[in-house]
Amino acid sequence: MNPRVRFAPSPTGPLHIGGVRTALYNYLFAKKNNGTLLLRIEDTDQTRFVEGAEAYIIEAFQWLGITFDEGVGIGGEYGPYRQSERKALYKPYAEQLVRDGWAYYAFDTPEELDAKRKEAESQKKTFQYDANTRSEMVNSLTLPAEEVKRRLEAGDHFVVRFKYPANTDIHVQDLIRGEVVINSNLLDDKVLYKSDGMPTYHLANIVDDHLMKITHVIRGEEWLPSAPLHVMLYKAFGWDAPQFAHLPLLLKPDGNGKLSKRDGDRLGFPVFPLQWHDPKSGETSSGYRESGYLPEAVVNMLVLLGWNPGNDQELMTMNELINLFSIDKISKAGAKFSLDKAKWFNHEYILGKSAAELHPYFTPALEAHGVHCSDEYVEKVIDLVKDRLNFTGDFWEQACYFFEAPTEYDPQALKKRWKEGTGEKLRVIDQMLQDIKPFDKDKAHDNVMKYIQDNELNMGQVLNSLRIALVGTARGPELFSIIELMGVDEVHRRVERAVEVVNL
RNA sequence: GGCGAGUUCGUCUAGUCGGCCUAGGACGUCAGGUUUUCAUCCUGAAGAUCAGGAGUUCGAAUCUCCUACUCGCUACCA
Repeated sequence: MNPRVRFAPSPTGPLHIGGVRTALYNYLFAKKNNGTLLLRIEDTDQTRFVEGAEAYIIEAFQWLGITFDEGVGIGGEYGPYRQSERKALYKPYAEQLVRDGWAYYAFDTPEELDAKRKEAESQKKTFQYDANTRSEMVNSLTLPAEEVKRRLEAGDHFVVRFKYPANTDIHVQDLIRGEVVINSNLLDDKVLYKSDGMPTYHLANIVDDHLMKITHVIRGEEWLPSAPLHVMLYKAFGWDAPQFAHLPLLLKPDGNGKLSKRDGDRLGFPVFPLQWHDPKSGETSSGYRESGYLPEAVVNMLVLLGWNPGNDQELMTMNELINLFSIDKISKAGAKFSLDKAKWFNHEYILGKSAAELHPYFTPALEAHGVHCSDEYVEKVIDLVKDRLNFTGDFWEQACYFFEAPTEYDPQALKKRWKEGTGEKLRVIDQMLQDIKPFDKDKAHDNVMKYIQDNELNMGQVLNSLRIALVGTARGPELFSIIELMGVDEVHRRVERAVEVVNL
């Protein structure tokens, strides 16, 4: 049977990069095994719904090249794929569990529960709604049947809680961690169905995974503690449970905590795939796309945080990843995100792209500076500067002088490279360049070298002063390539201006 | 507090059933080389007594036990 997996985010904000990795692993697993990946939106918490989050999630995956076979925005025969639209479907399942003795109605108010917890806390204990305490609470196990019926009919607020069997070892088979065992006495009676008529994650998740015929649940480690509940729910319903794989967490670069939105702001790297404007707070969080990352680089960087192909290969295309992916190569320990490594991946992917492929990434910067040059010229510039780029946003800084003459000259460079008589020498060289018709890069190089040698000049001084005149700084690609691309007319203008301005 | 999971260079990791590990690779760092310059690139180096301890064994990063630390969960959130 071909596997069916899902990615099931909650639309409570932008998609966290850890969630992206979870989705990526699901995607690779599905593709590798000829399976199906579906996107389900788990919006059962009406209070945390955030406008635009769902559209953001879909756009982010589009950008990353992670595609879904079924789900929100695509459709499929197991829809709807938004849990809020499946609301009516869950209640009968909750009732079924109550009928079968696997769950019960509880009428305790949040205030009462709070008071219980506070009371326990004051005695340095913790209150847990479980096999020991449920007999003292207000629920269908303690109330007479008529009273329960009366309350339900009167429309009293209630929740449905799972009723763990007493003192039972629950075994969870995890594809990554092996067998995890926990005794039911330690677990509390989780709410399955809320008083607002919505299921909690636990109920909705199990019901939907079953109805959608999910075969493998690949999700974050933060779900491991509730896996026993899920296993028990499958048992209670009499359904076959899917296989579980709990992924290691993505950790912050410093310290050991879970990577959070705040860490990104604090350490200067994105935690989200795309930029996000929070509609409520008005805050903006940076995204990988807007920070100049290539989606292939983000995917490649992310996939290696917790998985490896079993050899030394680090640069892999999506197709290679699909071929190489396997759950048993996923590591158990959390991985720290590294900005340096992310930067390196991006650099590698920029290097691997042609000028024509890179061009669209730089169009916004060119337009912002009012540049109108031929595609051919721009792409020649790209070829010359692309190995100096870590992010697509570095382009303008590295290439601006190809489009605009420098208006200022780096004082440090001038101090070192611009001496008495430099202007005159540059004028001589400029004239030599003008005289080469048609212009020939190699010839220009040879002539200038000859001039330097014949006059016993310092090569570094001469060439760097020319560079400063053309570029504005003592940096950049090979000088004669710059001259060739820029054209001797432009060289002439820049030399004249530099000689004038600097000699003042 | 309770429960669960994790623990190999600064970081990501290799290390399938104990011997080929005097622990390999990558990023980063440092040093050389290339470059008229900067960046790239190339070469090399430093860097983990495999969390600690005890045991099993001829032999353990790899098996067992104990300890420590870290993280996660502990909501009518997911």
